[in-house]
Amino acid sequence: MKTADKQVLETRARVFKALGHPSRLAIIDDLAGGERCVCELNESVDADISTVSRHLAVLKNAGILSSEKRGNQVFYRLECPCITSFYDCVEKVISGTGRPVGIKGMK
Amino acid sequence: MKTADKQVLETRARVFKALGHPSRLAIIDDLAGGERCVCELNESVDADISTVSRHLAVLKNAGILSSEKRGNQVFYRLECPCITSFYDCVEKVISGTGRPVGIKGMK
DNA sequence: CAACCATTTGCGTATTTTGCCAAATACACA
DNA sequence: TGTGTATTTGGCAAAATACGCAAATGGTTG
Repeated sequence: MKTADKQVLETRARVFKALGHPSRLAIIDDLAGGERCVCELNESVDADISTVSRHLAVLKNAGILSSEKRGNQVFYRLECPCITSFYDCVEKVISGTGRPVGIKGMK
Repeated sequence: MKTADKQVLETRARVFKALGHPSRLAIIDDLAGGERCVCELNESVDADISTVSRHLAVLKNAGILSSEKRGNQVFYRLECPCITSFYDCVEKVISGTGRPVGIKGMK
């Protein structure tokens, strides 16, 4: 793999950054089972619905989700289900640490 | 995939969060070619060496890198090269956005 | 020991992210 | 039009991150 240029690195980093929050991963987990409206997602996230809405906006603007308004509700879905394939490797990383809670230098 | 519990989500999120910075992705890119010492990495990152050192600490504490001191240098290497396999999917996400620079609600 | 090199750590500052509440908006339907 | 439901947005405060400089640490060598 060639050395990626600055632009590419920044763009990739934004996608990872969007994934770097537990509530947003919970949302993705939920959506792996199919599309959901905001109030359904709210049930699995334990945060104010306005907060959930902002998390959804972050994921959508990263290109990870898409949304569709139907009637009163807005339905979100996973745009790239391949995201969930990351977990195998991530679990491997995690199991290597023997330190499942906390990254030094980052709370 | 079963719904992941809070603990698991937090741990995963930390890994993604660690990946969510362009300099840290540059480091990973560099390490995909084999181990490097800090001063070598510093050449491809354009930041104070103390900053590079902190980025390395973040990645290491996420379980993504390991390090070994030899003489007065510290060599870092990729612990899970599978990380680089994320990029295919990430590129797919990015190409879907048609908006390569910037995620709303997140600078 | 003293001088030196590579790396990490302490600290202050600037910026970003997070999350809640309240207000605004969008839509359905009587 | 008026009411009710679903979702987003504005504003604000608290917490977390990022980064450079300077100082500390660990190791090598004269």
